[in-house]
Formats: sequence, structure tokens, C-alpha cells
Amino acid sequence: MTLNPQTPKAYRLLHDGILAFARAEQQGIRVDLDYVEKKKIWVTNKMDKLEDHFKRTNLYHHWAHAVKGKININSGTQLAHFLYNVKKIEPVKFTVTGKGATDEEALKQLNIPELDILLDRTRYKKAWDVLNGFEKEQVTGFVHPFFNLHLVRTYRSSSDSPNFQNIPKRDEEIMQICRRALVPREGHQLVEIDFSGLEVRIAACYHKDPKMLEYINDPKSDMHRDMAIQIFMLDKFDKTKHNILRQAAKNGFVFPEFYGDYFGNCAIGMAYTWCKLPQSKWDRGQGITLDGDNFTISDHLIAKGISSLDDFTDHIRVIEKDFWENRFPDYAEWKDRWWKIYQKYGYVDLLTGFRCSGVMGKNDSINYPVQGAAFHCNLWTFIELDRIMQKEKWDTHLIGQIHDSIIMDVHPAELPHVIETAKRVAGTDLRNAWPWIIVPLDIDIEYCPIDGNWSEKVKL
DNA sequence: GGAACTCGCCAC
DNA sequence: AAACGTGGCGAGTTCC
Repeated sequence: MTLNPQTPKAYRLLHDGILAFARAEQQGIRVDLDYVEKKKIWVTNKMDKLEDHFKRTNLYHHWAHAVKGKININSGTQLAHFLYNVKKIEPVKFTVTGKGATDEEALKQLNIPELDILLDRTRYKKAWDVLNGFEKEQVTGFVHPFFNLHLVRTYRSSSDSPNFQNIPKRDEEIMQICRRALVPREGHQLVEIDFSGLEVRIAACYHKDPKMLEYINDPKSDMHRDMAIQIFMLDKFDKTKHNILRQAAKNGFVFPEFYGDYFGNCAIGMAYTWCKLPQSKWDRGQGITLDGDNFTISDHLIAKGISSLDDFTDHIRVIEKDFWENRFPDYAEWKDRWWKIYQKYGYVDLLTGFRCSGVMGKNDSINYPVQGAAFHCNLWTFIELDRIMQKEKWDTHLIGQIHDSIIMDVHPAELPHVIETAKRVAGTDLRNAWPWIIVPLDIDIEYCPIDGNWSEKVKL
């Protein structure tokens, strides 16, 4: 892609950003090499046991026979051929090239217990790959991930060698295995600051939808809670019992809708990923259990008259229509307007002074400027903290960044000052520098114990 | 023997 | 009518 800053200030942001990132790259992140070495063996053992278990199944022997002994359990291609051509199972999911898929979602739905062993092994293999990456890239006990500003078409950053922006987090066990490897310098602690709801807030700077601004400005309001109530037809929202449904609404409906997805995919995603419900007709007792109740999500939905994925999809269709027509009409209008601008001029401009051009679809023309400008808020904050860190000669260092967050290796005595500074830079200075930010911005802080590791991160 | 591709999976 | 944005990386596979 071609970098396309339209103003000296925009150019300057990248120039200063590269220099600040270079300092973080040079600093690096400390790795517990003893741990990595031992844990890789442990993970290998785990994988071997699962492999042995799988090798004792009939499915394995059929597969081995089908490929004349040249079986490779790491090969999705081979598995697809065996399942869909040899065994003639009808795929429930297809890849972009139209072949039967063998990812987790596809295999789970085949209801073949033997395949669960294979899927479990894949989890550990992922962990092994991450640990191996740290080991391969470390130099005298430190990894030095690169943070690139010239590779992403939305003007976000990328990271490599190792990629510091995709270390497992969601799967608790795999997260623990991987993040335990990253530690602070002696006597220090790892701290992460992250912007709350950054992309949603920056999007609001473009479309200025009053309902969205209300959600952002009123700390008592909660868009995801409201959507959970609507989607799952809750009479009363219980913070602990229904938190999983709030997560489902947020990550399965609200965010995909903002990215340009539609109700069909959202319904499938929410039913499968979050509620653990099958694609067929739902029976009572299926799916996740609502915390503190002897009551599953299917019990609840069936009682509300929704007893299959088809019913649920119809339901989400209505909610989508309401979402864009009644809840966020100005946001919806902005999306159409922005797409028309792209169609007329062939480019869209970011609020931060950059231009996106080239062939784009509607979703791109809406997503790129939001993603880019949101990241630039994080970049500006990174640059400013880096500048202050040098000027005040902190024994605290910026060591990484993940789109809307900054990771630091902090001297404990400096922690209060670092937090205070970060809150001021992100919450006040940034808005003063960029008056187009018409929404409040704030950061959440997470920290690890002194001499702890990155898996021990907790909210302040 | 390496480049290019596909697939799957991790993050935001 | 059609239908999810941005990356990196490993492994397997195919092509030249």
C-alpha cells in the first residue's frame, strides 16, 4: 500500500511514531527462558498423549487406510479429503474456495467424538507455536517484536518477529501457558493501558449519532446490555447471570454489525459460539447454562417462542432493522453518505489527515477511516508517553502496543506517576491536540505483580 | 528447492 | 440482492 498523509502533521505522526516504536523495539520484552524450555516439553507431552489417544480410534485407522499409511494429523487438506470424499460426509461449512471446511466450528458440528481429541490437540499445538516463536526470536532473553506503520491499508500497525499483537487470551489455559513466558525486568512489573471502546467512540466523531453519543457520554447507560436484553428477550438484566449474554450481544451482534455484517451471520455466530446451540431444531436443556440457574439458554429461548436457528435468525433480522432504523439512524445515514463520497471521489479521508484510496467496497469505505483514526489516537498517546519518558528519565519503558493499548515495563515506584501521566495524555492532552475528538476518551489500567508475568494481569 | 497459495487460528 | 474490517504465522500443498 501507499502511505498517503495529506498534511505535514499527518506525516509527522508517522515519522515520530516510527522513532517511538524503534525505541520500544530496541528495549524489547523479557522472556523467561527456563520456563519456555520446560513448558515446551510439557506441551509436547500433552500433544503426544492426545495423539496416542487419537491413534487408538477407529476413525484414525480408517483415515490411515484411506491415505495408504501416509497419514498426517496436522493436515487439514487430508482430513477434508477423508471426511468429505472418502467417508462422504456432507460438510456443514465451506471454505472461501468452496471446499468442505475443517476448522473447529465445522468439525464440532459433525458430532464425531474422535475429532474432539484432534481439536484439543490443536489448542496445545497453538501454544507450542507461540512459545517456540518466543524462543526462536529471543536474543539474550529478550524478544524484540517489530511494530510496523507502513503495511496496513487502514493505517493501523502490524507486528512481527514475533507478532506481539495476537498472543492467545480467550482460551484461559492456552493464555496462561503463553503469557507466563513474558516477564518484566528485574524488580519491575508489566502494565497495560487500554482505551475503552475506542473504535466505537471514534466512529461517533464521524457520524455524530445522538443516541450513540448518549451511550458514550452517560456512564450509567450500556449499549451491549440493552442489546442483550432485546436479543435474548430478558425481562430483567442480571449482571452476573446474564453477563455471558451481554458478551454474546457485544461480540456476536453489535461489533459485527458495525463492521458491516448482517443478521444471518450474526444469528449463526451467537447461537453457535456463544450459546453453544446446534443449527437444527433446539430441544430443552441444550446450550449454555445461565449462571446460578438450572436453566439453559434453549429452555429460555423456547419459552419465548424461539426453538430453532431459523426462528432465531428471523428474530435477529427484525432486531437489525430496528438497530439501524430506530436506534442509530444517523449512524446508518452516515454509512450511506460515506460510501457515496467514496464512489464519487475514489477516496475517503481520515480525521487524522490521511487518505484511503484504491478499490474499496462499502464496508471498507466505512471501516478504514474508523480503524485508522482510532489507532492514531493510540499512536499519538504512545509518542507523547515516549517523549515524556525520555524527558523525565523514567526507569519505566514502553515495550509494545496492540492497536488500542500500550504495554509498559514499569518501575514500581514510578507506577502512580506513570498512570497519572497516561490518564492525562490519553484523556486530556490528546483531545486538546485533536479538537475533532468530540467524545470523552479514557483508559483502563491492568497490571501484573512485581516480578510477576503477563498471565497474571489484573484490572486496577 | 523455493515461491505462491490455501487453510486455520490468534489478536484487535 | 447481498452480506465481516485489519493483520501475522505455521503447516501443508502445489507449481515451476
